[in-house]
Amino acid sequence: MSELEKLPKGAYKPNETEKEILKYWLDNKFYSPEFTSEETFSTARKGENRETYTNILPPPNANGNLHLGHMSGYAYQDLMGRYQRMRGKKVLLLPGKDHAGIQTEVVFEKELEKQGTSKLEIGRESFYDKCFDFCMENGRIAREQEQNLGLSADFDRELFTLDPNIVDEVLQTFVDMYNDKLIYRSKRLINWCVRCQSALADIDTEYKDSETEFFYFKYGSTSPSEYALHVRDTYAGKEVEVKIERYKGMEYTGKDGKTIEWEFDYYGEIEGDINPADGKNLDVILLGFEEGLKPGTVVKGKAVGIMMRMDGDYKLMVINENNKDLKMYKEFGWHFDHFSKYFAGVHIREFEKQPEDHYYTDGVILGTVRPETKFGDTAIAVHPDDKRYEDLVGKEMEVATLNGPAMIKVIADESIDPEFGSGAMKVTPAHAPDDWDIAMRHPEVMPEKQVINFDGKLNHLAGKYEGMGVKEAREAMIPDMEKSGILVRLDRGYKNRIQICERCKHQIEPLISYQWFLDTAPLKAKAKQLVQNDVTNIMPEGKENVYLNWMDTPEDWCITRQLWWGYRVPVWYKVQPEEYITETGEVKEKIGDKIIENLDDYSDMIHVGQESPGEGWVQDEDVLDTWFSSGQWPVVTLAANGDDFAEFYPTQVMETGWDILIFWVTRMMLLCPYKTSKLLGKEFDDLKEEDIAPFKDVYLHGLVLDKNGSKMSKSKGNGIDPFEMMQKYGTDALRLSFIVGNKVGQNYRLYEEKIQNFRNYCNKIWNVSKFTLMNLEGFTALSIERPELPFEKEDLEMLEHIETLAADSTTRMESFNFGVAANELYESVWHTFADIYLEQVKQRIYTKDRDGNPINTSKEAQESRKAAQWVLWKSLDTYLRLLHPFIPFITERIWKAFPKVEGESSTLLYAQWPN
RNA sequence: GAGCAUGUAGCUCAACUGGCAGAGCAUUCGCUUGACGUGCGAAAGGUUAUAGGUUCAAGUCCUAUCAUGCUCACCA
Repeated sequence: MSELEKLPKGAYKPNETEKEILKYWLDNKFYSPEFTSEETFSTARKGENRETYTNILPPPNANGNLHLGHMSGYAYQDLMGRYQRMRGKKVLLLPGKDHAGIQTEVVFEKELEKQGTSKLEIGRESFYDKCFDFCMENGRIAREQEQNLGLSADFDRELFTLDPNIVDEVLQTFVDMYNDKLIYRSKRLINWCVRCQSALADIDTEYKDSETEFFYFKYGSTSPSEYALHVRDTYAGKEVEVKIERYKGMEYTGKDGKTIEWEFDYYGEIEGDINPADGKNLDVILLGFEEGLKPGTVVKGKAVGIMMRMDGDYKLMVINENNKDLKMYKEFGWHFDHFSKYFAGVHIREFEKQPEDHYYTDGVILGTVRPETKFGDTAIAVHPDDKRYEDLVGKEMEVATLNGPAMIKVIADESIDPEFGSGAMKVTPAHAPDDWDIAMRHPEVMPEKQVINFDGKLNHLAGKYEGMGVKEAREAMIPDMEKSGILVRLDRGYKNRIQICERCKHQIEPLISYQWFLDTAPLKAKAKQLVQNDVTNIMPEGKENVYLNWMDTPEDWCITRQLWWGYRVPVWYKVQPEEYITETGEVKEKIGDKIIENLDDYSDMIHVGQESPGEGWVQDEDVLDTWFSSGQWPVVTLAANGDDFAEFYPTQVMETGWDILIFWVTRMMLLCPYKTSKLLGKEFDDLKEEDIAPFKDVYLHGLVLDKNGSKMSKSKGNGIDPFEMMQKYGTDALRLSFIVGNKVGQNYRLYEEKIQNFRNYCNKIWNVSKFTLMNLEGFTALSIERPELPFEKEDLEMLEHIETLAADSTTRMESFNFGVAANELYESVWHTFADIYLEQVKQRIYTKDRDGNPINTSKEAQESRKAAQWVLWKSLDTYLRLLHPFIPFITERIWKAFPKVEGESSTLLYAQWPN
């Protein structure tokens, strides 16, 4: 009799037990799907054909320690795996580690800094090697921690994303996609992180609320316009138009004695109002304004006011009903900014309702938060239906800039919101995503003018601001613009959001650059379909919309990064391409002497393939986006290992945190079907959806929060160290604390008291088991079927309870209701079995009284005792099986000591799940 | 702007397809009963966010509102 066959006295001691049990599992290679047993009741019986169950585990980043989040994921993945093993499946939980491109590069750069060196100092090759070693060491520690958690993954199969086999597969995908014209090199607006010195995909950036200045510029026309003033708007449901011709008609003598002629050309219609000029129903109320009234008061039909610009200043002109003449009412010598708040533009407006300022002059006023990009403006865009600017569309106007006059085109585009600001927007294709999109629709506004360099500083196009950083330049420009009159207004405290680098939190600079892109449209269509057709099922259901929504967002995925850590792009050039900015601000690429004008220009200059085409060719300097490889992880891990792909793909479950649904799950759904079709050598569309979907179910667990519901983080210091908890309360207790009462996709709070409570629970199981085993003395009637014995009412109730419990548990497990399953087990063991049934049978099961005298000696009593014993045995047997996926260590330990029927699996891993 | 989730005892959370609102922690009282004080027994604690509706029956389904959190898009 080995030591393990007895349960030692005293409280449950997890640390020693876990060590023994872990060794037992690892030594016997139970985690391998290839494990088989001779035992009759083992679910891995030799020779039996078993269905596979595969879960490719999300590989943690190999640049740091595992945290609570990883551990909770493992708890779920492992419980599913253990459950499926007990259901008779051939289970593969495949572990891995991720090189985590940019993140690791940032982390390791800091590491080098600590060592007093830098990546530039040690060079690319050495950086790569050292970073590789760094990841290997982290990976080793992580593996140990995973094993200590009881994760029953096949560690012999563990892979790292930069393992040669994996690299081959991933790069081959790049090559295939290039040949299929899904991947292409192109010049586009990209997110540029000035600190990381790399392009980033949209998803690698996030937004931060910010307060900034909002600048209004006057793009006044210097070319003669037909009208001095031209206004359109609606008033009282009617369209109103006023044009005032320049230098014609009426006369006005200004203070300075100068005489200017003016004439009303036309002034609209408002029903019910009389035109004072001719008494007809034709009039316009421009401004309710009358001598003696406060500015801003609307007096309909009584007075007409027009604000106009004369002699470079703004004047208000008024008609009143008694005076048919237009006369100068008042001169406004002060700043536009000041009086515009009273008049809100020149046309009719209900001031209380719409206090927004609108400016109409013979030019255009527009707003921006980034005046420093003004040097890169190539157009002004307005909405096509916006009558205010109708006459300007298609024309080119001369505008004043800080670097002197410049010509600028006016275009009409549907994307412009006429309600926002003045309804006119400056178009800067090189420095704003929307502007780039507009430029793509209006080739006439190209080429771009890129005024910011990759180092984040303004270039030669910025004139005297050249060499300044973005912020610095903005500060410097404000007084200059004010002085020149270009800046007509400046609002502070404007709220917007700035785009920042997800990793280093530096502000993103949208720039134009030549990069490699992946056309996601066809892949997204497929990925969307797979979920819509329920081939892949996302849990919780609510997240399905998030997924579908994302699949509807068009994207040219920039997959190249200007980093050293990762997969080097499998592209070779005759000469390394060189990107530069021309005199006029155009971004161009040169390969040798050849300037790239369009995609075809590349054809004889580059070679796409894993191997160099020969002497003199140089490899692309860039590396691939880490999500490009992670997105293929479920396929390439299996493909990299012999027949695994054929046997274990597609997989059953993807278990991960909901926070990386968009980052990772979506990418896998994009890339895996494509890669699968390549591996099977068939066309994408010729394959059944079931065969290309990388997994059937996506289970997204919630995030672990602290006691107050906030995210755990190193900086807040509110994190719980999972390894300390395992040490203190046992691994099983920690695992339960991730599961019990938690729902899919729901964040949950974790704190020490909770874990402590589950430690208590494990101890309860321990004691219940000790009690049961010590009272099974002389018990030999081992049979799985209920024997003929004089069962009492309490026995039958217990048996019925345990049967219902088992059936319920199965339902819960099948429907991914792990939290409920664990909770019911908790209740049942503690309150039904321990508190009620055990107390009920005590008097029947004891063989001695308190004084040590024999009791229950009659034949009848003995039979009753046997009945109770069988129920105890059966109950504990069932509990151990049902509990095993949740708390593997303690259950396996008790199972060792538990009397089993002939041919029973000696390890609980392969014991049959009660049905 | 679009979408999702959540709101239940003092706190943290359960309640599968509608079917007697439950646990843990905390509180109060009582127990060294031969597995267990990391325990046992008992008590107290609720108009299930609000207002309507459907139903024999609503925490659960429908409508509206409020509050909190999140995601996506836009923000010139």
